[in-house]
Amino acid sequence: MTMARPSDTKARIQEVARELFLRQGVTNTSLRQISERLGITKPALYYHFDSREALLRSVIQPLTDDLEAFAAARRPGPPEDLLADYFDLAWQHRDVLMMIVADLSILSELDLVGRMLSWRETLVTLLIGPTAPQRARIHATVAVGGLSDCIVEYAQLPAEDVKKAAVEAALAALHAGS
Amino acid sequence: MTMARPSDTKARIQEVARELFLRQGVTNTSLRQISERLGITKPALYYHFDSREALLRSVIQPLTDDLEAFAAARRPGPPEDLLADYFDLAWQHRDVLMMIVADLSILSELDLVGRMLSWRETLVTLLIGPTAPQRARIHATVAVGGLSDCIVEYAQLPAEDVKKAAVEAALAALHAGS
DNA sequence: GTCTATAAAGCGATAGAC
DNA sequence: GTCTATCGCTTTATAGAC
Repeated sequence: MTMARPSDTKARIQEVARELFLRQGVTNTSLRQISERLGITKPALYYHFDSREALLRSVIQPLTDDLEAFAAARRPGPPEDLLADYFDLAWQHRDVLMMIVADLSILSELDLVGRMLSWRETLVTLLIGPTAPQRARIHATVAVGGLSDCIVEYAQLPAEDVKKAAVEAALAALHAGS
Repeated sequence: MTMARPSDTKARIQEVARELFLRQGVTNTSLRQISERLGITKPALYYHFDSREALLRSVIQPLTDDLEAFAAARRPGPPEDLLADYFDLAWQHRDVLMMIVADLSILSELDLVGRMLSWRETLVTLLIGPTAPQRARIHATVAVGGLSDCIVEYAQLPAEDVKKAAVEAALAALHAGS
């Protein structure tokens, strides 16, 4: 039978996929599991997505789109603003972010390694400038890496509490010994 | 034909496995690939290891053993000593560490999630004490998380350079705003 | 200790009916 | 839009010869 709003199924597939990808890893989640959870059969998925990879890509896209926009639009400014805005972006997409962190091999699978490194590079350059010495780069890595870890580790806590403490610690790491 | 030192093969299997696990991910590495690289057949692996999981476990064990010993033997002390010693331990096992970070799903596969969280908990408690408020815990997470990120990101650089800058940034994060 | 051969299962994907 | 049926492939693992 035909559903009232056909494209609802597509969104429900993405929902279930995101949940299973997050809970048990992308590599360990099969199309059969996704379809069974939805009460449909595996081939039915192929009406909505060309391939398993296309489904995965569509789940990640909201994050990559926002990262792309962030890296493109950002101008140098106070580090605390940069770190705070980056925190907000990452916090908003923390589910997808945890999904990726738990299974980094999907980045190479989707040819996203280069873009990810480039975004991180952009953020670090905005924080410490293009000519900073290696020591400052390492400080920035502790700052950005530690901030990201907090998003994954404290995903269940109130955003504002985590943000305040994490950003102030990241700022301190950034300016360590100066 | 029989080899001169039979148990050499076991060590060579572990070497090749560690290299392939690191380069292309644990989940994406099959026993067929490992055996082909060694010039033997897949069933031959089963003479040396009971299962694929046993092989993976044996590759990770040097790290888990050292972490266990670290958590068991450590007493509270200056944070900079704790962070420096933790850096040394992690740096020594950075290959296996990168392997795990690239594919965190193996932690649950090997039922290691609980132990990993427990080690991290031990380290954080050694750093800030058992009764510290949430804000201090988040600072410690930035410190420990950022430090770990540096080991993975700067694995190719001289250990002493990375250690000095990473530990001083982690220390600053730990004491942020105090 | 290593081989050939094979079992048993799961995967992504497609064909074609309805 | 969803179904049944199936193809082609890969995986872990075992049996038994040498």
